[in-house]
Amino acid sequence: MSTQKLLKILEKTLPSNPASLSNQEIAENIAKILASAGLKPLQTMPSLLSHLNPHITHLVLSNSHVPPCSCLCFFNFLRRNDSFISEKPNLQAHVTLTCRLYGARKFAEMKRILNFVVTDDDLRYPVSIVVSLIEDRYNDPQFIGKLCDMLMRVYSDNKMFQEAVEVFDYMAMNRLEIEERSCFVLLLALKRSDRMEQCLGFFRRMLEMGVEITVYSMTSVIDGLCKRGDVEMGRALTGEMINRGIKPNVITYNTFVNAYAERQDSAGLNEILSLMEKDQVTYNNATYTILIKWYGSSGKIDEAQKLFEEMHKKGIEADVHVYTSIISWNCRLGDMKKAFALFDELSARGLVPNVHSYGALIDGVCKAGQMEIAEMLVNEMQSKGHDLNQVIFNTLMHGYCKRGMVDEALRLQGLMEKKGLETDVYTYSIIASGLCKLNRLEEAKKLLFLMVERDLAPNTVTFTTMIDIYCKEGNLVEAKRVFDEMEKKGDKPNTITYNALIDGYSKKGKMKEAHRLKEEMEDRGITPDTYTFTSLIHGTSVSGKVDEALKLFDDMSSKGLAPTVVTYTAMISGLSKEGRSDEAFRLYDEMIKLDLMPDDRVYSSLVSSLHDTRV
DNA sequence: GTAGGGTTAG
Repeated sequence: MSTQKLLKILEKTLPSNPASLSNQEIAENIAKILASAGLKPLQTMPSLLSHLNPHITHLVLSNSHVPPCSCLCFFNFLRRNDSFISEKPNLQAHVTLTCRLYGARKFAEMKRILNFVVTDDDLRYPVSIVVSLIEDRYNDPQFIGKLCDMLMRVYSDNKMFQEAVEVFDYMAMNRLEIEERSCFVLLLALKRSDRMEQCLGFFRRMLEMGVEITVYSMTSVIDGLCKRGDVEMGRALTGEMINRGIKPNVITYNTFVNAYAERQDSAGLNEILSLMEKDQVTYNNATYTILIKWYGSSGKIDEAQKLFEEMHKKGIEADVHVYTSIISWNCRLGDMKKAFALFDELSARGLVPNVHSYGALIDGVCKAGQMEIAEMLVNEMQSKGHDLNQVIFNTLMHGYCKRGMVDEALRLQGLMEKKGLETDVYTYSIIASGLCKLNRLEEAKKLLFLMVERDLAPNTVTFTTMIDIYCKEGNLVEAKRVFDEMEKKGDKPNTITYNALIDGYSKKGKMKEAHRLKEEMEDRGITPDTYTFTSLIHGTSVSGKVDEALKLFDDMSSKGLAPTVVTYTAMISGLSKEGRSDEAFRLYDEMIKLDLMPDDRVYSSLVSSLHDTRV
């Protein structure tokens, strides 16, 4: 456009007496400027907009001579420049623009504008107002449909679930066609926010209203139920949906396989697998990933490996998830050589290892105490473009703590914070227990207090670590107090939590209380393990009640729990103290046969037992 | 648009 022409418009826009211009005229002028020269003139001469009011804004935005893109620029400008332009776009302006964008099929932008509508404090109106304002002005059912769909998405994204449901209700009431895809977003958001009751309720409403359900919605709801532990309800829902003609697919089945694996229900798991076979649903990568974990977590690495090979034979190419899973389980079960071989194989097959794959391997070498190799892997990972994240940092810190190098872990924590990565519950628990192991109890406590100060919620692991610290200090009163606090907060104690307390009481010789705790945990369905028995045996044995300790020792074996070096040591030292040297030596032979390495304490006990008998 | 992979306590 020529400068002259533009000046002409500007003259009109800025008359000697602006008040003499009508809204209509001002809007026309702004529109002309926008259409011909864009935003620039308005930006450089904000006085052009000095008479702006909501009506003018609406007129400009709805002017069909102004292309939607220019409308958007204008709108963004008004939103941004609220310092010198008092006219911020109101609800109407948002709606008008939304409509223009719809016409131009600019859906992403449309969604962004609607996001302002539902999140801006100045714009928050009840759903009914928003929708009816739109409907009053634009009576295009297709547009209304699209808009409702987007509103449901935007409300769901912002966790404004009540509002999202209101949009649904509005659509139902006005007999607008409701697509499953719109509802799906809300179902997922509810599931992900742990609102399964609402999720299920909404799914029921969808069915009631005749929304055409597909396997997608069905599977999401089922997954939510399974994750909440309601596998049976999930199965029932599947049955109901089959009756309605919706068939579960491999993902639905995987959801159940995963749920049964998680609750260690092999009968349920096998039942699902045979249903899959009956339905001729073939396993995919996810199925194998879950099954590898299933076998791995029960120590059956050979079975896991067999499955992994089976999938190749069946012509299913393992993806990076499957590789990471099998690498991880080889690491956890101690076969680092195999883990590294698989890691090489992964790359050789043209797959790209990611942070998870490196994470599995790094954890493996960390647990084996090979921190030098861990550092090398980290370097390699970084050179491939994957930066360290929270999990990798935590893994490394755990590795260093395991080797007693807490100060190195603390250095990493500092580095982590400097990199802008958040230290989480894992970080604090790892370092606190590392400090605890070195008897740096004050520091460990301080760290956990700091964690709470930083508004990180302690979990069962954190509480257990705290209990352990107090027990090691001999402060059973505080230990018990933390235990009670944990229960009050709704965090369930587990075997390890009880063990920490029982060990605390046992070491103080308070065996009555220690035994009471063992009974309590059993009553609650929390199974005592080797550690529980070892603590009790130690306490009982050193307090001179060796026969009682021997009874516990037998109890333990009859429960299938293998005594450790520590258990034998406790037993042997108890027997030795009583001068029962024959029995002590018998246990010594037994532990040697079991390939358990006796430490110095065992020998000194045995020696002293001989000494005692001679006296 | 639904499922699956790496980190914590003795």
